[in-house]
Amino acid sequence: MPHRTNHPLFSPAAFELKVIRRILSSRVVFDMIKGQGKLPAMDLILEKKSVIQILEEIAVLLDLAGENPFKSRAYSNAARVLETTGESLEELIRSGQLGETKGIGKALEEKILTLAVTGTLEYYEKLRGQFPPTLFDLLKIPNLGPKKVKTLYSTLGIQSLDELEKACQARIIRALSGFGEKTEQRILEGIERVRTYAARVLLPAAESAAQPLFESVSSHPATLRASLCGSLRRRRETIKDIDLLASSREPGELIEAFTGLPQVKTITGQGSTKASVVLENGIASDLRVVADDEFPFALNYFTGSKEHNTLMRSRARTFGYRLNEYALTRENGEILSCQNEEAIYWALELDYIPPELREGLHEIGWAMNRAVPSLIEYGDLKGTLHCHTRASDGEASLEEMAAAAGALGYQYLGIGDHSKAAFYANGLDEKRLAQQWEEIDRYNRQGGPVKILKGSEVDILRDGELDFAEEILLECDFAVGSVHSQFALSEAEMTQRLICAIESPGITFLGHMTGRLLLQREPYPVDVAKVIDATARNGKWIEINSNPWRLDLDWRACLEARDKGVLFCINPDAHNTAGLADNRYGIDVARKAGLGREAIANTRELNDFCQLLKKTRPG
DNA sequence: GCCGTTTTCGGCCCGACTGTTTTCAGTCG
Ligand SMILES: Nc1nc2c(ncn2[C@H]2C[C@H](O)[C@@H](COP(=O)(O)OP(=O)(O)OP(=O)(O)O)O2)c(=O)[nH]1
Ligand SMILES: [Mg+2]
Ligand SMILES: [Mg+2]
Ligand SMILES: [Zn+2]
Repeated sequence: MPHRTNHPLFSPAAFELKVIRRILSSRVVFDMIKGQGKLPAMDLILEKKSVIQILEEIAVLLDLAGENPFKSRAYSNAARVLETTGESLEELIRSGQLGETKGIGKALEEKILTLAVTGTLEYYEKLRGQFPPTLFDLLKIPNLGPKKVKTLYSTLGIQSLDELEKACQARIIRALSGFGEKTEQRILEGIERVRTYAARVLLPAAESAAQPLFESVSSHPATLRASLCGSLRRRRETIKDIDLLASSREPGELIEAFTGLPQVKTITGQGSTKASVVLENGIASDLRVVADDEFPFALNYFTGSKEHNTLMRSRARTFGYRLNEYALTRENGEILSCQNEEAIYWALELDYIPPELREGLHEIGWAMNRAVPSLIEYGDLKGTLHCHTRASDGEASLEEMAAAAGALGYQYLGIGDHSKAAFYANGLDEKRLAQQWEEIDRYNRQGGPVKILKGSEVDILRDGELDFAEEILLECDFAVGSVHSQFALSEAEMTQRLICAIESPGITFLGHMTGRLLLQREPYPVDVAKVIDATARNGKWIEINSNPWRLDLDWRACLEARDKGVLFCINPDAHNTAGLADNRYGIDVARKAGLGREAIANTRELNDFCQLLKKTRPG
């Protein structure tokens, strides 16, 4: 166990009695402390991410063990709640909020606490001992759930994909009760799929694959209405499959046409109301078909999320109703007719909830209290910052970028090329930056479609110092501080590094605050809540980086930052003219975070925007 | 394991498709 005698959280002086009692209530920690006879120096051994992972793992292990599914759900739910909480685990524990959090009761509070402080949990270790970790790979195979995996393991000792594949080929799976010849075949196909294709794709990739499918379905003569649903309609950052809904008088005909589309490689399921396929590009797609008067209910169901649906259906129950994808029904069988989705929410005494907010987080509470935020819309942006040109690693000239921004209807465009430390990106030194300013001055004097604002994406060095002197940054209209190297710091170091940067007078906001690359690279360890607090204290902004690989700051964290009075700025981080259009994904993020026009700085007209920029500077 | 406009026990969303089944469990949406 690492020793850190002067850690602020665990130095005895800083300990509130309440906190000590909370920690002592944990059995393992209690024994440990008793054994030492005094309060030991402690640090949180597990970071939040690891605790979340373990909770999710416990949920799966409980399923495998055949435990009460609601218990498993409680663990999944707790993991989800922790994940969407912006506050650090340390702060949750210190403030005593952990046990107060909805979905975390006495038992889970104690388990989380024990995990965080000791790095281990007997309950977890015992469960884990029952099943080899490779069983988790088997669960990724379509149509293989906990029951079947457990059977395979306990009767045949099958632990891995390879072993399962061999067993299928040897035709010994079919001997098990509940398994047969077709199951063997399906498993083999499933293994192939898991090995070949990614489980999720980025939003834009799903969007472009969805477009032609949607066209085909909606233009089919048997189709009355059609919509994209699921995570695509909710504008999630990554997508598992393309969910399509249609209404029709001839569902069979439409489903047949869908499965026969040229993009379809394999049909993984087909019935009288829906079909599932895998496309040539490896992306899966589900089509659901209902009668036209059922369309609003089906749209609501198929848009989800699952968690939102569960909450909606529970709420319907409290009115004595039953809600499914076909109708809203009273106990006596009477049907409450709804012409559109809005009417469903109203029937449940809720305000309408836009799809982006339907994640089963706070939205039902907001809708009950008439407090659903009004969201920023596509077209609300009046300009944008943080764009690159050929001067560093961009592909377009200043003029080309400006023309493209003008074509989007923008009034201003902020150039933030890399600084000299980013040598791999041809970062600008002081001299080249000055040359770029001259070029910008010339452009602005001549007058183009947009006003170009002078900026820099200045590297944040290891210690939080910046790659340009403060005077230079203050001469810019804005400055983005970004981490592009030295990712492998501790959470405390990285947090301090970012706070140091955001406290610099010249910095406007941090670029892509957590450094994640979706489906590719985890964020570097950083206490986002602390950085956001520092951002608020210093009157700075938060960047919503619209690059689809980044979408950073994440919408969940933006949602948490909503009440802290911080302004956001949606920027494309564009490296070519086409990249400017990525701001639409940044707007998706803002909408998912419940942000309105007023919270986004670059919804302001040029003059107001420049005034706001000045306010991020001292004096 | 959580939780309370039915409150501290007894619920926890509801339905489609598949394969193996002789009436339904498992998985998925
Ligand atoms: N009522 C109910 N609806 C569900 C359940 N599972 C899924 N749905 C609905 C809501 C989902 O948004 C919709 C599509 O399911 P998907 O599995 O495709 O999930 P979704 O699109 O939300 O996310 P993903 O595909 O993973 O990116 O079906 C469930 O267990 N109960
Ligand atoms: Mg989906
Ligand atoms: Mg789906
Ligand atoms: Zn960058």
